[in-house]
Amino acid sequence: MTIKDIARLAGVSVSTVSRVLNDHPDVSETAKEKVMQVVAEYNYIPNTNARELGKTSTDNIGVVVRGMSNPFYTDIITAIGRCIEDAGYTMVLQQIGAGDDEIMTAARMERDKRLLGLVFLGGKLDYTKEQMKNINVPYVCCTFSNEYGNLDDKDYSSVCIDDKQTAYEAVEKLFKLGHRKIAVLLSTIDDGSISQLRFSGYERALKDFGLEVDEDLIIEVNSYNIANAYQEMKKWLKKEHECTALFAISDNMAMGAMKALKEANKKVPDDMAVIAIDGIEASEYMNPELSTLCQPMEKIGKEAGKLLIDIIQENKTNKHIILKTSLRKGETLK
Amino acid sequence: MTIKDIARLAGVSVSTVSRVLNDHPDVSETAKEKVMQVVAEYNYIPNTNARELGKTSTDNIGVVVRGMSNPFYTDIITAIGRCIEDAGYTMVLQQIGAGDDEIMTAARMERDKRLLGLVFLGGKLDYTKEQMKNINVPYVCCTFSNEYGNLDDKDYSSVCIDDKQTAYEAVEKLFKLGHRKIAVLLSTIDDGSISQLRFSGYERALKDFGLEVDEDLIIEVNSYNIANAYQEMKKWLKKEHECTALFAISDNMAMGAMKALKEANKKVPDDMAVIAIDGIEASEYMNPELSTLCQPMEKIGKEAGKLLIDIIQENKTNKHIILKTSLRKGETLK
DNA sequence: CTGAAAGCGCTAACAA
DNA sequence: TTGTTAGCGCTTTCAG
Repeated sequence: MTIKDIARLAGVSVSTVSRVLNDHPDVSETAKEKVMQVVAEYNYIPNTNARELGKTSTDNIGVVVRGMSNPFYTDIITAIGRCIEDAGYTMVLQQIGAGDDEIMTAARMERDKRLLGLVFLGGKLDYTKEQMKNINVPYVCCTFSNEYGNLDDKDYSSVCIDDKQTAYEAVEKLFKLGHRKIAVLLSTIDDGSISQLRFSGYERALKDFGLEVDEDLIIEVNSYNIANAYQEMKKWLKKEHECTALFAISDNMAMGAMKALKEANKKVPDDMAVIAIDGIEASEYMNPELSTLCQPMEKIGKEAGKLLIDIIQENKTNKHIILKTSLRKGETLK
Repeated sequence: MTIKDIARLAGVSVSTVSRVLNDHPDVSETAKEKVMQVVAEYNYIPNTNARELGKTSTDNIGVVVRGMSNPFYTDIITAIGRCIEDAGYTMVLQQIGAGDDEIMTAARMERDKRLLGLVFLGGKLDYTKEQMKNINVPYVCCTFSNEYGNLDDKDYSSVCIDDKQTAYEAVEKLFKLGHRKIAVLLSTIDDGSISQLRFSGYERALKDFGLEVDEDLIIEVNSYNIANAYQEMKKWLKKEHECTALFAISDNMAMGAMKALKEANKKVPDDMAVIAIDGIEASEYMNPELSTLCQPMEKIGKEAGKLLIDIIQENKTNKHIILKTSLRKGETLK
């Protein structure tokens, strides 16, 4: 069943069918009705590929999300989506798995969907100029920036929190509460990802407060996985450590850690205070409720969308927006 | 940059370029190298639409997942994916939001991607023959079946747990532990979804055990949302109810409920035992750890994949597989 | 092993 | 308001 068949069955030309299907104004009511009826009768569905191929222009904006099914991103995506639709554009969402390359995915989308712009959600921090040659439309990095890459600031946009600073504030919070032996739970110290960024905030804070960075208090998980965080924490707890507080670089990892703490009979926050960064919904339902520095999800999405649309529409220049986090008090601090 | 440009730059014909790009065997090493080099030099990326349009056959199997970023499905998807790839097919994954129509999405995919088969993950329970006329390839429903629709069993396949029976077992477990006043936390009693199915298991169990179905013990949330479950539970707890146990139809809802219980100073499991169904990772990290009847995620995915491939390859008939759940002991039972 | 050319199903000038 | 037709960028016969 192709557009030709529909045209024949409706007794009109393919262009008329195309016009009806695309809501063009210059079609008579009679023609429209006839076509619609045939379309309905035969359950005709136009072929997207052919459509996309034939088109000369679109109003598509792509969103590439790294990390399939990461509840962390849902609110951000929703906000971006609303922003894009409100401005009259269409959001083309693509979620990719841990193993996939977001740049190549985006590059392909850009060509296939004739994108006007792109937003990368949760990508890597080390994009290079070389890589980005594949992307020829404006793009904004959302929840991350190019900390470990070599892009020129003027060549891309970003919306994110200040990860180093936020980590610093988390540690500061613990310090002010009287903690002097503060452990850190992270993915990898120097993997060039958010983990490294947040760790460096931890390091700087300790130094500023006159504390030593104690290797025994660095718990490396080598993943952001909750189960792995639990296991590594469990392992770490087997040895005795002089330590009263834990800074987990993400809510998710904190959740794993808290289970390990519970099993080791360490009371939170009495035996061990815990603070994290992110503010995902699940951590709000922990017992005790996790104290964490929340990313302003909705605002991140909104700003990213707005920024990109500004650039697309008015040819504005790239910008780098840094948003503030807010402390969710929770019950893991003392 | 099109295939023509590459052909010209490499000094060969477009068909040779196409052959190289698609790993056809009948190309000389020299030609291959030349093409590859030009492709690399210009960062050429073939247009998917044109590709898909031109192709006469594919090895694509579609997977439509309802519920963006539902961590519940990740393991299932992984298992399906492995199954499909191992059999030499390609998985085409499409996640859709709550508002989208999975049948239309699938129908479009079927045509666009020339699918050989489809798996629906987490869809609705009321597909009709009329609707399914849009789907012309074999498909298997994963984690749900056609309980409230009118499909012929022989026209589709399914892999899921027995929701009624599982709910029955959950209640039975509570009953055997001595509970006689058992509340149920659900989405909507009769929304034609999993919630209704599980509720009917609850009802039947109560009847079998000689207990009354007490309207005061039915907590309707009208969504599967954790925050809403929390709120409704909170509301419900404001009134005094003679009740010692809660059956939540999903882990997620149980998590919301447990926070409400905690805030109402109801100790779990002493004041209120809790059991749920699903077995998602997060509920394992609750405190106390949620007792729940786990769906065999990986097995569900594996069976679904295997089933579909059997049908595609050997023209086998449709089948309906019912998998058993397993109790995760947890700490919310007493 | 290679190239020419005919589609794939649609959109979009251009003419009528 | 409508129809004709030339692409869109690729794959795939079919010759050579």
